[in-house]
Amino acid sequence: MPELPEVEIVKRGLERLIVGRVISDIQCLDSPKSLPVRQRDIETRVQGSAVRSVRRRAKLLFIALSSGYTLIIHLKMTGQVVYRGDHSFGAGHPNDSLVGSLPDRSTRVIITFRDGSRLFFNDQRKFGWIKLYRDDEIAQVISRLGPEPLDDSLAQAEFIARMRRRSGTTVKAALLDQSVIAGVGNIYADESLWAAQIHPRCKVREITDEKLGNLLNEVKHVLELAIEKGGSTDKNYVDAEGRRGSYLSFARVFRREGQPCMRCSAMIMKIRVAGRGTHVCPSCQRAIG
DNA sequence: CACTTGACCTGTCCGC
DNA sequence: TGCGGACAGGTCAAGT
Repeated sequence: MPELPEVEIVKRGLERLIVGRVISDIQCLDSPKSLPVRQRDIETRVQGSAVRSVRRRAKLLFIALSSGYTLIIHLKMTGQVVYRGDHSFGAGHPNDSLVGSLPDRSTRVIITFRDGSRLFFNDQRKFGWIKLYRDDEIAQVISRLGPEPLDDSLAQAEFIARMRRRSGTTVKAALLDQSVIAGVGNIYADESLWAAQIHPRCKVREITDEKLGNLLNEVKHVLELAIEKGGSTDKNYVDAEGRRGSYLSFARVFRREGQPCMRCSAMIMKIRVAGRGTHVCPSCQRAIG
């Protein structure tokens, strides 16, 4: 579930909470996937190094260390990265928090800082991961990603050209393709397509340049609104302090099947497109763009 | 090659 | 109440 807005919120929180702190220990509690076997010596490589910066690219989180290494985190569907300072263990966390005392049974990795505060990586479904890379390996990791949708330097023409590379597939599959545009997932794909009045099953080749250009604008608007609302929390997602996001109460199609369309009052339907549950207004999102 | 489907996991919900 | 199965969705390997 964490898509671009959720990862961006976590990044902003971590930037404020952990930059400058020195790592004293990193523990992997379970799941070799969270810390791959080839990185068994990860502890010696991060111990004693300071957090230099926290960045985001697509749905990836980068924690750059003073040692010349960077921890890269992917939250996949149910990942959480939650920081707890000295005085917030156990009960007594903020009342809008979704997580209780930590570690809990979904905790996979604990990073302890020299000042005693800790960073918890939780992941109920174990799809997410944390890996340590040398700084000079990072370019390779992100080499296949498309442009950031919120980057002002992304021209409409480039977005259209990239979408056209997937002209034979559905517009929803193209939007979800991280090499076309980076950071859009299932929730914001549905929301953006509703806003642009494009049916998710529409083939890219059937859509005019004008409609595709408009789609990029709607992707930007949706992502910006989602960031403003702290992201979407369905079951698991929380920010770096354990707080939920509120975007879903502003969503216009996602999880609104059976309810009236906010634009034309027709009933929102749930269908399957690109192998995903997909929410659409069959009346005002026409099949042909 | 272009595109689609299944696997990876676990918690939850629904029907019998 | 218990149990099997479907479902949730990001990504990549495998299949068509």
